[in-house]
Amino acid sequence: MGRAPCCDKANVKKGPWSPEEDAKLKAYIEKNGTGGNWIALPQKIGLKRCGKSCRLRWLNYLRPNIKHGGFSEEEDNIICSLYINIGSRWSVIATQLPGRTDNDIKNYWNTRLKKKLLGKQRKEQQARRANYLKQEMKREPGIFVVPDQAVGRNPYWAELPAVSVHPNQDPDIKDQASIKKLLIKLGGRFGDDGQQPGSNSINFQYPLDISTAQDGPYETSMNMFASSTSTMNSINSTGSQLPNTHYDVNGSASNVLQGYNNLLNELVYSNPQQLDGSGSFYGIEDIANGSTGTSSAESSSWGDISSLVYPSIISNYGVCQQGPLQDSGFEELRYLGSQ
DNA sequence: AATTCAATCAACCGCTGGATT
DNA sequence: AAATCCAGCGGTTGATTGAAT
Repeated sequence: MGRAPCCDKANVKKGPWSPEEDAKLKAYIEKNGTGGNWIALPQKIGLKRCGKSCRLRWLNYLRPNIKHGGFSEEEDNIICSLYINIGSRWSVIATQLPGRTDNDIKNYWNTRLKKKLLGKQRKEQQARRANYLKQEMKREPGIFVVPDQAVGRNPYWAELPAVSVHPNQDPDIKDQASIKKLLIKLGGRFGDDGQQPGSNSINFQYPLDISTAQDGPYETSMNMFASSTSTMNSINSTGSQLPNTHYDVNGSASNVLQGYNNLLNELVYSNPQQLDGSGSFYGIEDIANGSTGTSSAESSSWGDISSLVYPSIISNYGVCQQGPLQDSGFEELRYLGSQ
C-alpha cells in the first residue's frame, strides 16, 4: 500500500512565501512553538501551505539567528573538511556552523565552493605541467613528440598506460593498511594556500587515539586526520544523528570515503583534460584501490588531484620530493609501506 | 535596448528511518 | 510483525537576478 500524501495537494499553495504568510508562521511559532506536528500546523494558523513547506520555511528562513551568504574562509574550511570526511551530510555539517542551514550550505557548496576548489586545483595543475614540460624538453630535446595542440594540455599523460575506472567503484579498503593510507590522504585542509596545518581554523583540540597509527612523520598525518575524526566525535557528542556511523580510525571506512569519492569524481569528471580518447583515466584506479602507486608516472595524475586533498601534509614533510612526476602523496605512502 | 547565458537560492519532491498503532 | 505516520534529509528544480554579448 502506498503512502498517504502529507497534505491535500490540490488545496495547498506552492511557490514563494508572501510577507504575510511569513509573519503568520513566525508569530505563531514564536508564541506557541511547532507543537511537534508540522502537518497540523498550517491548519491551525490558517495557512494554505503544506506542513513540510512550513517547516522548511521556518528552518531555512524565519528561524532566529539565521545567517545568509557571506561565508568566511573559516567556514569554507570547515565545510570542505567535513565534506571530505562525511560526504554530503549537510545537516551534520550545519551543526558545526552556527546560524547556517543545511540548505544554505548545500547551495553554497554546489554553486561556489566546489568551483572555487576546482579552479584552484586546475591552476596548480597547469603550472606544474607547464614547468615539467619545460624542464624535460630542456633536458632531452626530442624525447617528446607532442602534437602542437597537446602542448600545455596533457604533456606527460600521453606516456602513461590508460587504466579505466568506474565512477561508482568502491575502493577495496577492507584491511587496516588500506584504510590507514586512505585516511592519510584525507588529512588535508582546503582553505587558501599559506596556512599551515597547525593553524587550521577548525579547532582540532582533541587528542588523537594513535593506537593504530605509526611513529614518524605519519603520526602528524594521522593527527591531522584524527583531528577531523575528533571533530566527528564531537559532532556525535553534540547530539547530531549519525546512526550506524563510526568516524574513528578503525571505523566505517565507507562513510569516511563517501566524501572523498564524491570529490574525487567531481574533480576527475569535471576536468576534461584528464580524459583520453576512450574516456579512461590515467592512474586513478590505483588511487581508488588504495594502492601506494608503483611508479612516479602512475602517481602523477593522483598528485594533481591529491594536491587539493592534502596539500598541507605534503608541504610539511621533508621526506617528500616535490615535482610533477614525484608526487609527494605517493612518496609519503611509499614511506609508510616500507615501515 | 534587447537578448542570451550563467549564477544563485528558495522551495519542492521523494526517500529514509524512527515512532506509533 | 506489519502498516502507517511523520520529521528530517539530500537531490533537484525553477524563478529570479545580474553579467555578457
